[in-house]
Amino acid sequence: MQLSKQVSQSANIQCYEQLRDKILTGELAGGTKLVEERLAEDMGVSRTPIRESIRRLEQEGLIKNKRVVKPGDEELRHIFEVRMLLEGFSARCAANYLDEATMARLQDCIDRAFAGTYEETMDANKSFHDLIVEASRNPEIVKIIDRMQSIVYLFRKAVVFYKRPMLIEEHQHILDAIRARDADGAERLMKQHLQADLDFYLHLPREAKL
Amino acid sequence: MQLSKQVSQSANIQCYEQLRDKILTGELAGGTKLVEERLAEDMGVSRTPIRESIRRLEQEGLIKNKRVVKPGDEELRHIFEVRMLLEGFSARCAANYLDEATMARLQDCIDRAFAGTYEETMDANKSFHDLIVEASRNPEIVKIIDRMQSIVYLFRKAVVFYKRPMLIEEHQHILDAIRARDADGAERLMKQHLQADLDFYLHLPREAKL
DNA sequence: TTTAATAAAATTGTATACAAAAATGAATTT
DNA sequence: AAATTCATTTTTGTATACAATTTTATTAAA
Repeated sequence: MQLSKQVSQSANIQCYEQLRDKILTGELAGGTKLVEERLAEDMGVSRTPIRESIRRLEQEGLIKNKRVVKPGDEELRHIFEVRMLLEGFSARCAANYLDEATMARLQDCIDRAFAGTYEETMDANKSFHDLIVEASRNPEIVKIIDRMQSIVYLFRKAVVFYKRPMLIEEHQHILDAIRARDADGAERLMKQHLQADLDFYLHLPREAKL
Repeated sequence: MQLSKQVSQSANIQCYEQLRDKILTGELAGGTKLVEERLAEDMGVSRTPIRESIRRLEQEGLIKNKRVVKPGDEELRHIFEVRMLLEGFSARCAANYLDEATMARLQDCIDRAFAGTYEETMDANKSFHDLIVEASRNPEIVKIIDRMQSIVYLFRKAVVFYKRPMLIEEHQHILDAIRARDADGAERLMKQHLQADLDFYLHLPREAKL
């Protein structure tokens, strides 16, 4: 039995994560043209794992024909339309099926979001949504939401940083509806919540976006 | 997505299409383990374009850790849950916004499905759904549906081949609701239609599936 | 100055070689 | 026989070389 943790995963995955993070943190600004050879040199690997990373990030919508995507308002609107449908449905499922233990974990996300630092709040909010999506018990839905996660992350950062009012309270309302087994309410509140998120972001001054 | 498209330029895309078609036609049966080198030799290319094709087909759910996926009933149920949400929404949008010209094209799909051969009917039915999905005017939704297309194709083949009753009539009902600008009706009918498709398939004898 | 044509450079696509890892199978022990 | 070890083979991951293509720069013509 081996006790040592695998420190170095495959170059492939390392490149993917590194590249993704560079985009998410803004180190690679929107519009930047990605050149495989250059990235390979930067990360000390060959072009092969870089290519696969780029392909994957293209799938996720973070790269579009070799350029870092800076999602515009239109694209965000489209993504949120999908989120409202899928996460709304998931909230409904949660109200119908969710066990007490998971509800407690949802409450914990809310509490941590209230109490924590900026990063902790972002984390807790993400976990809240993830738990509800998983409540759909539909791996296809989980996969789709997961693919959009990178772009949503960029978005969430701005929304938390500029402290949208009532964000965490809305999470509480959703959980309350789930606890009350109010499926219609849970779905409606989740959709409203996402709509409010989007509206808040869209009204941010241009320089605050992404 | 259609089988045996016109010959494409890059080996990459050619491999992808060839491989996908081999899976869809059953030439590569579900469960088959795909070995890059062997496929490369078969298709007369190197492993490089093969790898990229496999990665893409993994994204589409047609390959899962190097094996051809034979989607089971559970997976189909999950996919149809997503389709009901997204295509239901699209039908709603169509009822709200769709122009006369596109409605005429939808009618044409229905007429062609009634009159045509087995292949023509499949094509027409696919076009009907595609047109409605596009009516959502949401590229994200189009992309998601498109990714699931390969698996849905396998499915559709069985449903048309075993002549599900009322299938085309249901398309007509949906179009009627769209024409009447009845958004709720259009969404409801679309969801029912997809549910009926799924139910029909799930009740097929085992040897008829896929 | 603008446009067209084309050469040069940069970049991506593909093939191939080699290394790492995983799977297979035979020999050994229990 | 079942499990364990270890060597062998197969398969995948990565690097590198080269070909094809695209982009950019340059020059010549309008």
